[in-house]
Amino acid sequence: METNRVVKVMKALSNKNRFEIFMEIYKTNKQATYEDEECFIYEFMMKKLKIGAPTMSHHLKELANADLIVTEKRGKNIIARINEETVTELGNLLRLE
Amino acid sequence: METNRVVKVMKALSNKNRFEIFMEIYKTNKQATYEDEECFIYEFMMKKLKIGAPTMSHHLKELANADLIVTEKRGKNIIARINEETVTELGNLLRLE
DNA sequence: TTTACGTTTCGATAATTGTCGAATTATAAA
DNA sequence: TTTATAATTCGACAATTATCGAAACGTAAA
Repeated sequence: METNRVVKVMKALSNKNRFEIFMEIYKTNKQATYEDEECFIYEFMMKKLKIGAPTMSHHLKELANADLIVTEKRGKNIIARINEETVTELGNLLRLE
Repeated sequence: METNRVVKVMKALSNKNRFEIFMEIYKTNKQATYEDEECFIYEFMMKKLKIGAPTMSHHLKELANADLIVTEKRGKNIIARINEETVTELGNLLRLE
């Protein structure tokens, strides 16, 4: 993975709220979609984190922009899933042979 | 690894110059010290990165503070080595089973 | 014990980033 | 087709961070 890309991914995970969003997405779905909990992501923000909808939107965009997650609009809601490829790539990089 | 700690590590690696310093330390020594190239770290900065000594000092402190490297004063110079433990821990975390 | 050099600290500044409220867009339900 | 709700965009602001020059510090060599 090229330097600029690694740094971008690290930056995406270097904010606590964003990291928690990422982990929540991971916990709630392992490569699957939210299915019956489609609204989840934004609900999560309202409950656990103290951030508003615009901030949430911003964070999701950053995570998606770093290819850490993939988002999709389903009806009025957003569903998200982890992009395992990026996570694996990053994991390999840290396994500094 | 606890959330605040992960985020701190990510933050330490989320700046390009700092990441390159980290990688250079890794490349030049794998758990060993700089030995005959003790001045290396700061020389590296002068050559490859376009940053001054104060900035370099700051970056090294951040990396050390995140437990990603260990620094040691040897004479007038600073030697650094990777803290494999942290790197491994982070690698494991990304291996989101 | 001076001097020279590598490193750090300090204070300042510019750039980046996290956050918000208000307005806008998109979609689904009434 | 109006209305309600979910999400995004926009503009602004506060907080954080990367960087520097100048000054201070520590150590080794002269």
